[in-house]
Amino acid sequence: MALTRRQIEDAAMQILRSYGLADLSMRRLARDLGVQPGALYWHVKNKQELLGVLARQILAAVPEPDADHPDGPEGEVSGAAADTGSPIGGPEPVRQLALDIRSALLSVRDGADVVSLAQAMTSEALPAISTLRRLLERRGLGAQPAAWGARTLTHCILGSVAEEQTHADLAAAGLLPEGAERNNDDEAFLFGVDTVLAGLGLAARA
Amino acid sequence: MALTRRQIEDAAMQILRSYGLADLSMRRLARDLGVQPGALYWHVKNKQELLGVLARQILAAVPEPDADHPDGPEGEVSGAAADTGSPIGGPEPVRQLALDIRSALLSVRDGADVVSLAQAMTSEALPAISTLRRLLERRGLGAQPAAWGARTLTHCILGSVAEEQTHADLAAAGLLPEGAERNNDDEAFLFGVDTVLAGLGLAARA
DNA sequence: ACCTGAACACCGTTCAAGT
DNA sequence: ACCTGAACACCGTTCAAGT
Repeated sequence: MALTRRQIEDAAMQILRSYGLADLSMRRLARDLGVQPGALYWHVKNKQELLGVLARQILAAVPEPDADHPDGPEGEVSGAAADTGSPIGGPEPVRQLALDIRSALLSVRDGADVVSLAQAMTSEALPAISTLRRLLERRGLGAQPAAWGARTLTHCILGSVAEEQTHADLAAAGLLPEGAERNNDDEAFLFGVDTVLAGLGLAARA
Repeated sequence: MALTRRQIEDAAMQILRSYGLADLSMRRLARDLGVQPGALYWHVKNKQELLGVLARQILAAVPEPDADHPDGPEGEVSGAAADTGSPIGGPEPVRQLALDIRSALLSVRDGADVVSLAQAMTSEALPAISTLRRLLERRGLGAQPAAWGARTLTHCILGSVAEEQTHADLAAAGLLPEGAERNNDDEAFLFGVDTVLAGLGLAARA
């Protein structure tokens, strides 16, 4: 009943979720679909393209940020904002988006590595990344600082989550040198994001 | 005349420099050394360990920061520092270290990827990373902020350089969609580093 | 002690040939 | 149009057996 491109993508995502990136091979994928490896190449250009699609699907779970928000700070930042938000206008939307991207990445095994690989190979930014950039512009940054700021944030997010997930993989494989005290991943992530935001002038910390 | 561990490491580094990470396989390495693949495993535990050694060698080119430097800012930061340094005490040492790490990474093909891989697999920080942490502490940060700050900086550095080198690889392979305007990698890198430094309260930008 | 030979269990990709 | 069969050119790692 004819192999579908959709089936291939779904099976690939299934392998990723259940066994991780290391187990996602074209041959394994073909086996799971009950088909010869070569058959995949009628529906898909190559493995790289497939990984690109998976990366996009992972990030598709990121909600669009609320369109309406007060403009960025003019001249002076509005003082010391609390952990969750400033008194006026709700939580910093860039911070919220960063958290949403992290959640999306964490929801799939090795999600950060998949997105990193895909982003390295495509040269044009993934949707969620350009959303980050647009949001920074809307918060008052110029075109160049917004673009560079988005990339800096992306590096922090992907680096942080990749680290987190790799250690999770090692823990799952039973390879961890005793005291695996990794309870404060959330705080470490927020520290990084808030540091960059503060550096960009979008306070979240003084 | 007996294969040496040293010879293996040197040959591996040679392949890395000349052909990049994708061409660095145990079999290719054995072939270059005129030996059977299995022979390598008498001298080296596995490929992972070898990559760890290469990562350390790459970062060994990073100079130790000058030990003597005024303490971190107390209370208020010393105002808007220029591009290269503040009036008193020379350039920000953390910024200098970040630049030195970048140079070391750039001096070897796919250097950032090698270090990222090694760091992901070892769980204990590489020397240059803990230097970053110590330097942040000496500049007045507490233990936790220094540790998290070092990781944030590391993510930015590795992410930025990996991006840079990957695009260089693609350019070398002749796969680039026309307008390959990548002249401002230096500025983009400095923007990221300075943003994080500013966020940590070690101004380099207002 | 140090290495060969040979195997085990894999890869991604291509492509004539079949239906 | 869609897939099989079979190949090409690879991987990392292990291990008996040789010297």
